[in-house]
Amino acid sequence: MTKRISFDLHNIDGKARTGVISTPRGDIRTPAFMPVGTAATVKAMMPESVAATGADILLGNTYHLMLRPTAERIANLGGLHEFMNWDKPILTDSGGFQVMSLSDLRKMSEHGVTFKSHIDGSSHELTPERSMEIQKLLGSDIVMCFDECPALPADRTRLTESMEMSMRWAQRSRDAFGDRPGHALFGIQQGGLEEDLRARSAEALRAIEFDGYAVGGLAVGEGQEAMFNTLDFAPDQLPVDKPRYLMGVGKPDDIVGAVKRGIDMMDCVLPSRSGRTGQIFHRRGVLNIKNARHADDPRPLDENCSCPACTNYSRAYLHHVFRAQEMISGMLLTWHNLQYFQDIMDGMRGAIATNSFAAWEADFHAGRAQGDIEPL
RNA sequence: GCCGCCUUAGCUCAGUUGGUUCGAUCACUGGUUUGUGGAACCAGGGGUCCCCCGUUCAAGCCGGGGAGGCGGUA
Repeated sequence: MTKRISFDLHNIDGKARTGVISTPRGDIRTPAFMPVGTAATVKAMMPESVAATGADILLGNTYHLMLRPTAERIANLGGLHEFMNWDKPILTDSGGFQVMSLSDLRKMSEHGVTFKSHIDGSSHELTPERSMEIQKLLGSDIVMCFDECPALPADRTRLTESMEMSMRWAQRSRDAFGDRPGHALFGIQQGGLEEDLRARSAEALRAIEFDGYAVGGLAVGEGQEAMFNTLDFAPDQLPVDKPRYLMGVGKPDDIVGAVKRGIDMMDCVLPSRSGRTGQIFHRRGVLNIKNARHADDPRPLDENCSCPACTNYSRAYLHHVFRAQEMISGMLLTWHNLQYFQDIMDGMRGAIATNSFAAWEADFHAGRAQGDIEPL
């Protein structure tokens, strides 16, 4: 019998938590950052390179994979892990986010959402039941409920109705998912920035019972202060003994602030997308490799970073290959950003384990407070 | 030598019947990116319209002369 996915909390420092999610495909050390591999690839990265950065788990995407190459084709080819050559855990988004981001191509109802494909205009339907089916076909280890993620700002009536429908969809997702040892189903809390709506959402999810709980509907336009204000209460409304996953976050300081407030898992496109577009995250802040000041700079991006971009190449070279639009640019810069994000996670896990998160956080902010990246 | 075409931003080129401040691509200088519709997007700087003379209320545009380039031809 396949063992069930479990979460062992090792230590709590303030509100920050560290532990391990055990799955048949390997352990996920928390707090965990999940690189995003939307279309069965973390763009510009080989899977073994993603693993080398320290990532224990990837995020894959129901909406994109159902359109191309289709979930059925991936299932026939042995599932997403086999297909993309990644044997560690995969969490799949349910398509809920695309309910928001593709808003001009969709029609919504209580039953579900009808989309027009952004690829060829063909019509497709996503419902809680279909989303569960697709994520099962993909072989996802951690399946997300199908929800609606409203863009902020949104008025209270809209947030309430949306949250209540997402909770009905959560029950339908739970029912459709069934009992699948070795695979987990996470519920998604909604309710915008409203404490009482978040509480009602959490209550509904706890009644259904999930293997983990996500804080959804944040990082969608509200800004960091509003997000942190919400994270001051939202994670506390969720069960202590299950993983808490903040969806779609974020920048390095967003991630640190979220962990501080009791979040265990996060994902974000930022390190990979920014890597492709020349924005580099770094212990001293952010730098844009396309800026002219790097053209003659023989130094590495960060002499303390272990990634190939930092150990083997100069800023001048990275500047050159970015401007020349050479493919190695996206590869090296993505690798660096993912390495930096994973280094942050590793630092936080170590600090929480030794009850020194506050000191670690002070160092993190002190490094960034040095402002300009130069001179090292 | 003669004939034709061309000369407008750093490059390659648009520019209507003569009528506000001559535009675009790339390049350049910056910025943005949060459960990827994204190797994307946004903004900015940059002009002796080859030169001179003329016509006109008004010339990148029309006329004359000159310079430079490309092609053809003897």
